[in-house]
This record gives sequence, C-alpha cells and structure tokens, in this order.
Amino acid sequence: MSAESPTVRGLGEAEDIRSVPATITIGEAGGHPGKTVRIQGWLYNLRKSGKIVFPIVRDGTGLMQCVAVKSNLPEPVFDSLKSLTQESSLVVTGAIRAEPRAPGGYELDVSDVQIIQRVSEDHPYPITPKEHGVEFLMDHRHLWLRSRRQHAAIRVRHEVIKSIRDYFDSHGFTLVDTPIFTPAACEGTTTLFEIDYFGDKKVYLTQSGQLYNEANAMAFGKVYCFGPTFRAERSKTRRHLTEFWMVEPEMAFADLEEVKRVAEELIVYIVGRVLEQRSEELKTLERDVSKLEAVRAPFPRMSYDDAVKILQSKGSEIQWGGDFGNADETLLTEDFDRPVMVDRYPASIKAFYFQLDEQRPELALGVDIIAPEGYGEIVGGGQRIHDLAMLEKRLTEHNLPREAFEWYLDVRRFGTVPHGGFGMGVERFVAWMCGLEHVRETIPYPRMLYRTRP
RNA sequence: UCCUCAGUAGCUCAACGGUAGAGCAUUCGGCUGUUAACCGAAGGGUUGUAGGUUCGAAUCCUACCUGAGGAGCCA
Repeated sequence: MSAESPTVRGLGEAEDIRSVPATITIGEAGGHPGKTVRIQGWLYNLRKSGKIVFPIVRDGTGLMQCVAVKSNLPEPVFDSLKSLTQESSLVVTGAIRAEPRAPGGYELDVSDVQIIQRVSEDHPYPITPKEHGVEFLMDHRHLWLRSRRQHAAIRVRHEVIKSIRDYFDSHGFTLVDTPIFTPAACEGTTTLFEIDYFGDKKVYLTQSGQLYNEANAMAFGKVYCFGPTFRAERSKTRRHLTEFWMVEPEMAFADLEEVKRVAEELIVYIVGRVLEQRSEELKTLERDVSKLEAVRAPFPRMSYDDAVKILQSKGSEIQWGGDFGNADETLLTEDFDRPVMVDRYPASIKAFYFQLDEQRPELALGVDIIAPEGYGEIVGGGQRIHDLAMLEKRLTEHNLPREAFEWYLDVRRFGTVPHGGFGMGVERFVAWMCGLEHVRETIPYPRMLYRTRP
C-alpha cells in the first residue's frame, strides 16, 4: 500500500514494530499504568466526535479504548485514524492510563499510529456491530470468531480441554490415542462416514475409540483418548454436529461405581476450573454462574427403573424398555441443580459390550450423565464385559461379524479383568458452561448436516 | 428421512393484491469524552429460482433451491 502519511508504513517495515517502546498485549495493560507502550491489533470499532476519536483496538487478549485528540497529534496521524475502517490492522503507541469510563478500566492516549493494512471501504468488513442472522454469521465463521462472544466461547472451550487433560494427566492416566480410520463399526447401530481407502477397500471415520481403549487399558492400566469423532447421523438439532470432540477414559480393574465416581470428579473439576480461570469470558457470555457454582459432588443418582417411574409421574409417554427423548432428559433434570446420573439401562437399548447386571441380566451396567438446563447427555459409559464366552454370545446376538472383532476378543483371552470407562462430548459440555443455545458456537468450524463451509 | 417456519438493499427487518421503505454499514458534511455515540445529506433493489392465477403479484397457488427449528438417532 502507498505511504499516505509519514506514519503510515507498509509491511516491509514491520520490524519497526518490535523496537522501543515496549510492545505489550492488551491483557497486560494493567501492569503498565503511566507507561508509554505499543499495542498491535485490529480496529474493533471507532467512535468520533469532531476533533477527538476513540478507536477501540482488539488484539486477541482484550479490548483497548484508545483516545486520539487532534490538537495533540500530527495531522496525518489524526486523519489516518479518523477515517480508519473496521478490522484494519494497526500498531498504536501511547500512554496507558486508568480510566473508569473505558471498557476494561484502562485507556491509551495515542501518540503515534502505524497502519499495517487499511480495510477498503469498497469492500468493508461484513460483520458490523449490529445484529446478524445465523446463516450470514455461519457463512462468515472465519471472521465471526473475532467477535467478543465467539472469542469468549472458544476460550472457554480451551479451558475445558486443558482441564480434561490436566485431570487425567494428574490422576495416573496415560494418553493413548486411537485411530480415526477404523475398519468397522464400534457399535453397529449408528451410521458411519465411509472413506474410499486407495480404491481397494472401505474404511470408516471413527465414532468412538472405546474398543481400542479397552486394549490400551490392559497395557497401561488407566488410559484416555481425546480427539475428533464422526457420526453420519442425519440429526438436525442444536445439540448435534457430524464432527465433534470426545474424551474417552478407560480403566482396568474398574466397575460401574468407579466409572461413576471418576466421571463425577472430572465434571466437578472442569466446572471449577472454568469458573476460576474464565470468569471474564463467562461475563461476556452473560452466563448465570450461580448455575455452575451449584455443580458439586455428589450428583443425584437414580436407576433407569426409577427414572422411568419419575418420567411417567411427570406425564411422559415413556414405557420401560424405551430410550429417553430430549424432552424426557429435560424432565428428569428439572428438579436438580446439578447433573443427574442414570444407570442400569435395559441391555436391549445399549451396545453389545456392556457388562450385564448379575442379579438382573436384562440390565446393562451403563451410566448416562445428563447435564442440567436442557443440555442433554454429556457422558455415556459403564462397565464392559470381561468374560470371553459372554462377549462372544453378545456379538452373536447383535449379528456382528466375528472376524472383525477377533482382536477385541483377545483382550478377554489374555488376562481379562473387569474394566470400564466413559465418553464425554466436549461441545455439549462447553455449550453448557457458556449457556449457549447451540453447539455450533462451541467449536471453531462446526460440521453439521447441511454445513461444511468455511 | 419426516414435520414446521423463513428467503425483500452489504446486514437486520417493514410493506401482506395497487408507484418497494427504515435502521445499521459505505461516501460526504458537523460535533473535544464517546460507550452498538449522535445530527444532516447521498449512493445502493429483475423482492431465492421457474411456472401459474390476476387488469395488476414481494404479497395468492404449485414445484424446486437454500437456510433455520424440531422428531427419530445420539455425545
């Protein structure tokens, strides 16, 4: 771009950015009151009033209201700022000053400006400070991420993921990731994305790392895998993505009660970390944090049997043997201020690998954890079958091809032990933390039934 | 896959059978403390597509396309 004024420089001179005075992030501004610093970022918004302008700059760590007064600045500097367009990139030099009127509590008195790129007024930044519809925003997802609420949600996501890793890493679990290309269905029931693998065979995108996790638990004791998961279900609701992230721990020598204990402890830990580390973001999202502060152990626990009775007493049409719909899940959690654990489901509605209850073999030792406020099932897991003959029987009952599961049967042939684990969906968890209407805002680039761009 | 709703200016919406409008964004002008700043002016439209009804269709009908919400299924 051309040099419109002595202070407007091209990218070729960007090394100047790192010279004195010190370059800081907006998040660090509180540590530099009275100092002259440089901040580098993008023009978030600009208000002007004749001979004074208020550029608001964002740099990914926060927003900084700057003040440029015409009488204190060389004319080209003031003029370049006065007409600057939204999301233009720039470096601002000035003194930090505590200012209660400014968002964030600090303000920067501008002494110099370098514009790195001025967004053209012929093709202005499409996302204005006004309202926009979902379709428009999703089409501009790559730019929408710059907006405050989206930025906050992704930072909460980061905290949730970091908390999950910290929890497992400090509780004796080893990260053992499982493949994304898999040869067959893990559970047989749900639909899988089919991939043409070099033309000579089909592979599928994983829907769960669980079967591999079970083998890994026999090698490492306690393991977890954490990665993207794919479901080719034609679900079109605010709770569904076709590509989502799931953490799946698996533990040798663990029964259903241990699985429930770990899941509860993990959830309480994550919620605590989000409250502690991301209070600013929760404020931006206007989240009612009292709803999250209530999330403490113990969680209410009920059997499937009792859950069905409660639902029937609340007017649900559900019959014993059926699975819960979304309305049922909301009914079940409405009287509680924390997640609800439901265990011992009919084996007929659960996957083949669940251990059966010894007293009542029609029940599977599985547990689902349903988040409050209508966010639905965030955890599903349980105890797995460890007996070889039983697992073979269940494979047959489910009409699953035995050859594909030979390696999985080996887990029971060579030193089998009771074991269990669960899967937790990151996006639903983040949506719950943030109080968002839809999981599409909890992942940078959501993949949904009718949307795979940008 | 099924059900419901919606497509009008760059964006958010109004007009609901009779000459297509507002706010924001953009451009120009004004304003030294603004908080989605404000005030004045200008430019900006084959009303999602294709048919049909009508003297006349953004408006009514049919099909299709695109999107949203929900059901089933699931994290």
